[in-house]
Amino acid sequence: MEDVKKSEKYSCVATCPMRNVIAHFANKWSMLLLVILDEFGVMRFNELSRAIPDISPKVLSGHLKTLEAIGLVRRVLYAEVPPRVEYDLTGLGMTLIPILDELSEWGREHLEDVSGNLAKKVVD
Amino acid sequence: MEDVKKSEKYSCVATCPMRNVIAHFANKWSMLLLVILDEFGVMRFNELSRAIPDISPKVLSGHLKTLEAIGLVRRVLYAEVPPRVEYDLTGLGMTLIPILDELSEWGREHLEDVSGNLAKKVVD
DNA sequence: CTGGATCCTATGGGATACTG
DNA sequence: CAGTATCCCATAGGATCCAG
Repeated sequence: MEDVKKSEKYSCVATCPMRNVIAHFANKWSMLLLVILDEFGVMRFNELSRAIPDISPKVLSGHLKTLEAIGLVRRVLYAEVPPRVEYDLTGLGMTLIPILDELSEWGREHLEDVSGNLAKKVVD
Repeated sequence: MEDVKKSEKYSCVATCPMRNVIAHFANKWSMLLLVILDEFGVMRFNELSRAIPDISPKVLSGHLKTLEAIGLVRRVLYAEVPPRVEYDLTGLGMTLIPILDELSEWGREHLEDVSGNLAKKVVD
């Protein structure tokens, strides 16, 4: 840390794990979905819809699919009519929960309340 | 948790701390900026630019301003010619670092490497 | 009930040039 | 050096309707 010039240690483009996190979670719903699934356990599509009233079905579906692809969420389809689909966290998904809880708690302590409004301008 | 029907506990729109976190950090650069500032300490604008080569000056400036407004980053302007501005984490900013480090470490262990490519399609 | 298909827009972000 | 001004664009996300 001391024996190397800053400029030589710079550039974090490759092999920066935080970038992987950001690539997956810098979006409006992924982290929220995970904490909701943790809080309520097994949930059906419409239950998730009701739990997060301000997400559209298309976007909800898309995020669930992505989270399933990463291996954080499990999707179980029951061959019934009408169809029943249940979502819950995988083991891997659960390993993320403690961290998200810390994050959440940190936000509760240190961030102004946005009253659910997730649209937040950052630049401009 | 057991004595209340799910549907009655639903809806997390108001007073969900995770939403506050998302409102501030569901973007491409905020969390990365914080960990970089933690790693390198006091940094000037161009040092940050070089540390994150793929961020434009406008966007960098915007995020720094926002992070300063939240109280996570401190900006110190020195009345010199040419001007010198130094950025570093505030005490509050530092309280977030352990959590971000956990997140980062989690990503290193469990996420595929995106090789710095932060543009990640989630839906569609 | 689960979600796909469509259409649409807001905006986060990029590139570049320029200034005090 | 430290940004701002401009212009531009991709796309994440929203609304609605429809289908198996």
